Amino acid sequence: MKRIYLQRAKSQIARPNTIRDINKQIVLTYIRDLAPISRADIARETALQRSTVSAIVDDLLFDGLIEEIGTGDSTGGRKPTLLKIRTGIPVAIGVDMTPRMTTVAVADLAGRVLRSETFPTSPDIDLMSAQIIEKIEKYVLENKKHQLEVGISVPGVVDQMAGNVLYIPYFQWSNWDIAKQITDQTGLHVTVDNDANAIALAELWFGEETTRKARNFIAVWVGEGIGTGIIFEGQIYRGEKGAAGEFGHMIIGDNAPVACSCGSRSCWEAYASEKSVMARYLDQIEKHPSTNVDIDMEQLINLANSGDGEAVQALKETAKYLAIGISNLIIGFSPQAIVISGNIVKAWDLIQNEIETLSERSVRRGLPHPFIKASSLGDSPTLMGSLSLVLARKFASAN
Amino acid sequence: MKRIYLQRAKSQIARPNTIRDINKQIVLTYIRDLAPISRADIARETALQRSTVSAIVDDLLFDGLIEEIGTGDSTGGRKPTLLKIRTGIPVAIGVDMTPRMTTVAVADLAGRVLRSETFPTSPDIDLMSAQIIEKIEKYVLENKKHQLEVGISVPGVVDQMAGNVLYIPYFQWSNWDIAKQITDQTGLHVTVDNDANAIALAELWFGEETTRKARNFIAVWVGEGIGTGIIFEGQIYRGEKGAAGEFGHMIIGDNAPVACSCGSRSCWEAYASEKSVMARYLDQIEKHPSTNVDIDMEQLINLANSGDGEAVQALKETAKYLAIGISNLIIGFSPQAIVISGNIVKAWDLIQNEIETLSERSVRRGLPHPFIKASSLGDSPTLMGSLSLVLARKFASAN
DNA sequence: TTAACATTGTTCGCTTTTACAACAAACCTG
DNA sequence: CAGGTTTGTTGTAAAAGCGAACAATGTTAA
Repeated sequence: MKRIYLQRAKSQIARPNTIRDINKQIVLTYIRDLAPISRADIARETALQRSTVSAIVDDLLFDGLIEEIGTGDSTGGRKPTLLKIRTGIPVAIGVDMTPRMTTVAVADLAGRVLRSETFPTSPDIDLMSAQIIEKIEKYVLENKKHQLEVGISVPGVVDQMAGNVLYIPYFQWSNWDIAKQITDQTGLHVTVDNDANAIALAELWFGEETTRKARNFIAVWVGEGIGTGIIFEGQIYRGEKGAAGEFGHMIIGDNAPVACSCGSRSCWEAYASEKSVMARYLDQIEKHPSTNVDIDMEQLINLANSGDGEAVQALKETAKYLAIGISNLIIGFSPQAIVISGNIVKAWDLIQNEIETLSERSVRRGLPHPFIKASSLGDSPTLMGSLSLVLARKFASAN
Repeated sequence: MKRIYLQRAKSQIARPNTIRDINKQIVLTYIRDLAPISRADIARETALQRSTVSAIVDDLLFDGLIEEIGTGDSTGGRKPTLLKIRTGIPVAIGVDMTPRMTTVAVADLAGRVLRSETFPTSPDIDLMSAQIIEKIEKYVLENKKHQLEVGISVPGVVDQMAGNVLYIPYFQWSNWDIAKQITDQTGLHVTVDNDANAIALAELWFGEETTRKARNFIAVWVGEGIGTGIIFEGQIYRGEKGAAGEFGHMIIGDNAPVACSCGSRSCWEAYASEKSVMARYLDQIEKHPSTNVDIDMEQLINLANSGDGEAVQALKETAKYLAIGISNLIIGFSPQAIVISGNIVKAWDLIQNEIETLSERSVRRGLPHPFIKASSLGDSPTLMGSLSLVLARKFASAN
């Protein structure tokens, strides 16, 4: 009944079923965005025929990607049957590895986390692999009948196509074949990506409406370093071998307060990452001996938010340099939005002004001003990112 | 016989004829790249069926986009009928406006210039419009029976979608509606774009093989200023309102030798454009009073190429900063290639080393090194660009 | 209460397009 | 010159969307 053309084209040839693949995608996106929505409404929105929409909806129901949720209000005729993305059923396992903590979570098609577990990240590469696989296997056992897939976000360089982690600077791991290990042990499909890319994808799937609707935007992830994820025409732009998005190492001067992870004092990362905030703060309190010396980033932000002068100063100074990088990105890309995430956005009120004022310069006469905003993804954007990796694939390969 | 679905979808819905549109595109591209090529070869390359290729080829022959050029050698059976892009017939009028000179040329589908005329660019906006339209009308009269289109490359900011020139810094022209004027006068379709974008497109269509086959690359145009054209997935990336590609105004420091066209001394353009070369040269000869003072960029390059120390020094110093910007682009995009054009590449031997050495830093461990090369487009890459604008459209809208 | 109208979702015949298979044309080789 | 090969064409089946007709299910006004 369902015919599949196996022959693989070298270029991306359109087959008779390509047309359905494309439209299925579009219908699914409308259901995601406008749920609850009826078949007739989808037809109006997409300019597809009602009959065509019905056929596609049948497919999607059969695939278990969407569900009917009763009827809506009549507008003078038969009541519409409302559709939405199928929720409550575990489909995605997200692995979110950060330098300190690692989280493994299960979520449904709407990205709602159903269960999750967190444990300290270990510098022992084999132990980490084992722990991750153990949690995954547990979830697999609990949800045997569901078609689970795994998404992993790591703080490092990833060859997304080959599914290989090339390098993790924080632990200096090279060629970590975690994807292969998981697949070998559990048989599940695994998607790995860099944390900044994962965050960008999470913003596209779970961010604010203006971000979700944007075709082109950049996610800036401020942590120990600075990562950038580029969304171009609604897709992650990875460049050759997935090496794109390392704008953190963009040269913006030559006298940064700390050295970058690459050793240079010229990189944006050296001017505007959390490390640079800390360096500026410590430099300040050396001049004005004060109480606290041994604090971490979160504490510094709390200090700043409660009015500590040195902390505020350090953040504002950093914001200036953050703005320079953002300004460069805006002028080069003219994106619809720049979304910033990381601890630093907890002090958004303190830094927003600096950032917006300084990036004004990059907006050319008569041209549109992109939204510059703090992420709305909460405390673990990378976890949402790891889940998005799976959802993006599930929704894309509704083959 | 040929059914056209007029109804316009809000999103990009696939219709039954969408499939043909896509495949037509692909076949056309193969003919362009591998000409002369037979139907059977195309079928093998694309994994389309021979019968399908035949049908598409008939379409393309009917549209006048390709032509048969006799038969090729047999390999043990019937001789193949060879196909190639139809040449010798004027289809594109390119208008290449630079600060000093403007060229209007007619070319065929292969981008071969059949006739061209050059005249000095005037700061009088109305005179320019009139002169351009006059030349175009002449070509139209000479080629009444052919379906001509116009492509324009201008040194400024363009809203490509609206077909409006927003701003030309060199003459401080705002909202120059040259496209509308041409269309009103001649009825021809007009595509306008920024010079850097035009160059990028020209590299994609007429550049070296490695560039043409690259999906992602960046063209860097060094002139009075610096422009960048971004090719993402085989298409010009324009960003919001066509404002992307202004990496020339990327901040890379704070002590440039000249002010940027935007007034800042922090922009890449202020560090690495022709203006900065001249400034460095003049600064040099002030210290060591020498013969020539009143020279232009071309003369300076000639001096350098014949061994003049100060000129060489000015170029090498500039190359260092050119490399910083290129390095930033590589680290952010991980493109397959960076192609540099402008007068400065005439001294390629002098600057290549500086550029390659310094941009090494941007290549991360184990990642691919992009080609960094001088443009192979000759003296008027922008003219080729203006023609490419038309050809890209012609080949894309083989509706 | 009932008849007229409105909206939703489905069914069916038509068109476009590709795949596949068979075939004719043209050519090579022993 | 007979058999094998390659090329290009023709004819049929399957996939998918369109458009019109229709059934199901509402609302509304007489």
